[in-house]
Amino acid sequence: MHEPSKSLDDLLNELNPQQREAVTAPPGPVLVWAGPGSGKTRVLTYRIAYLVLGLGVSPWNILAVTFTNKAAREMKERLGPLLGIRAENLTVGTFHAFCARFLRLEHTYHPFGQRFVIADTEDQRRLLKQAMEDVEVSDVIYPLASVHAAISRAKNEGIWPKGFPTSSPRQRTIARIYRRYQELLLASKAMDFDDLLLWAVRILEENPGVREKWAERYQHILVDEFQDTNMLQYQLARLLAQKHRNLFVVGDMDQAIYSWRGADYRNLERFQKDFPEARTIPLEENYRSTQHILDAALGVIRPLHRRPKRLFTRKGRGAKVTLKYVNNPYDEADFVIETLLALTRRGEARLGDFAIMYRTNAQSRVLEERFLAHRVPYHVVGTQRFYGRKEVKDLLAYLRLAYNPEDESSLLRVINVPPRGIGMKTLALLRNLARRMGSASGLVLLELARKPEAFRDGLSGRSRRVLMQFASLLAELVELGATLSPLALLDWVLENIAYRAYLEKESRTSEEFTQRWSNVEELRRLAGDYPAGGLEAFLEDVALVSDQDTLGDEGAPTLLTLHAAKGLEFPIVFIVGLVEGLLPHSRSTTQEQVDEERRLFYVGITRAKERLYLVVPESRWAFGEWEPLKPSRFLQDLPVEVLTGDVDRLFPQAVVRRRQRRKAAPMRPPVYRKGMRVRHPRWGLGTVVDVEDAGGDQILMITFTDGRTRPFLASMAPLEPVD
DNA sequence: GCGTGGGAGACATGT
DNA sequence: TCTCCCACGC
Repeated sequence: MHEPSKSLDDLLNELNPQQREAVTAPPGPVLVWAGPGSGKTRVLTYRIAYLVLGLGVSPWNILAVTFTNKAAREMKERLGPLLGIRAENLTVGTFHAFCARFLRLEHTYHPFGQRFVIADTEDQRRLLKQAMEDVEVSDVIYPLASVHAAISRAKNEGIWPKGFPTSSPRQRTIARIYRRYQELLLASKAMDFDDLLLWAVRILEENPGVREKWAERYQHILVDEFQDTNMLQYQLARLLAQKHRNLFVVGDMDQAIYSWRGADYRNLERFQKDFPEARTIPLEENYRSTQHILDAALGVIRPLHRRPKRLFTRKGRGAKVTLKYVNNPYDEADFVIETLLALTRRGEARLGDFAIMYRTNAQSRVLEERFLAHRVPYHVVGTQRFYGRKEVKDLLAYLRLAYNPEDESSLLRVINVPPRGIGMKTLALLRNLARRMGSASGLVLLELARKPEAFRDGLSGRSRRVLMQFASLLAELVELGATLSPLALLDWVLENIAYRAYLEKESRTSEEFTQRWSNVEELRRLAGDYPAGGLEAFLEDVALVSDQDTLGDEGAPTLLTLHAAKGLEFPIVFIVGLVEGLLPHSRSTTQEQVDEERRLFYVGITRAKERLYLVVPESRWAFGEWEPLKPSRFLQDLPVEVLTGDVDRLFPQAVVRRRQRRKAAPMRPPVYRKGMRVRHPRWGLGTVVDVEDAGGDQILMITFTDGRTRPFLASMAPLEPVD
């Protein structure tokens, strides 16, 4: 237990004028435009410290929403020394984690009960598949992924099954699947990621008493990565902040890279409309990168802007950005590894200083292969690497069943793992029984364990015997789950299902077994962090882990996707696979999607502090032949003067001369001014009545022919000037 | 009635 | 490379 070590004045003196303005802004809505590396986290942290130490706000009344659990943990750690013991009363977490907690506390307002589980992607797919079978829709005509996307999109827009559009046959079909999917989730006492938000918002909207209670609790709300919030997340923040109006949001539209997951840039417009008195503060000094890196980044997003984004650094020009052409992904990996080894040998860097970023997870394979071949350690960021393993999922399914035996997904997953003679036939028997009793399979089994004689008619012979065996295991599991710590429970499971022997038998090689068993040990280590009674917390944390939460191993190079790199920084960054088809990805076809890919590149570049390497493979082995690749179009927008390496490959001399005359890629016109006439695809003709500059962008107020005035962000809104 | 093995297809990003 | 599905054998 420590007391604050710094005074408030000490803290404020550590800030630049823009940061200080944001941190000390009077209560009320605040919008901070934070360029990359501009000290955003520091501003959020110090803002909280300022609220507590400067304005006397109780930490109990503060809610800070971060993008990942890791960010939440770091924020709390940073606030510890500033606020002392009081930091523990803060609420810091992701939207999803907050909603899960909210929904457990307010369980009387929804039908899932207090002990609902969170459906992971696999559960969702499984239930969706079941739903499609139930309503007799073929997954050939309606691919699972597209149905899933449609339902998720609807949920993120706040649309329930009964509000789902029905104007086309396709929509009517998806509406039926959606309805059935929700029924199956409810029957499993499971919520998917979107449901957490959907239900939280619904409860707050429909119950003034609940809303009042929570709004009174959270008098100050701070939201990080505001550009990547979806509509429901914004609604949640708005509902909680409506009363006290102390909503402090931080974001950077140039780092908006999650629209495919429902993130909605219009939240900015919604914010401006709902909180017209909001103060806007840009953070323009970059403390992370050298000028060359920053110029490369600014060049890449220049075409997205009407006027240059302002970002500067005092770190000096630094090394030029290295552009490297290689034959193929193998040479690419070797280039990365050889460069990184050379720098480490010369003592210019340590292995932990490097990050290698790519567009798709599949690209990590060749890299890993070469790292292994060179015997260089590395670390891959991503939940699937660990939480996607069969052994981890199996064991977690047992723990989930202990917590909630109604969890059908988990039951189906482990009822025959290890094999205990329960196949399709026996399973169908059990599920029919459950359907007839209007109960979950797990509950039927518990009943069977308690009163075997009650099932004399429905079950017999072999099926009865094997189900009885599993039922008594389940009964014991549920009983122990209530008292044991997650680790003790996990060990009980391992012991009782002889999982080690099973894994040994399943593994084809002893190396494979060693690897898989080490995953089990890792899971034990994670479970060990939770006390008796901590099963709920453990399962919830595991369900909501983000890729970044799997960061670690600071002594080795980090391999990660560009998406996972958001919010991180590394002294030396390699971005590989900079070719058409990968970046922008071939599936990104519309202008908006390509713009998002461009921002993704920008995010990657701005992670680098000292050095940046951009690597272009010229071919790859695909579908049984070598496929020639074209350099990413985004490379064309790099300022030639910040580049070194294979620059002549990218810019033949003629182009260089032309570029030098022109200096840089053109920006996307126009710059908006008051009085300009514009057209919007939805609202029609309008007039710009107000323009506010915001971090290289413009916030426009536009009055349309319907007489309404609406706010827009110039770079994001689909506006067209009209002569 | 259940387990296993082989073949086919898939791979965007992720809470 | 991994996963899913189907067919076949015990």
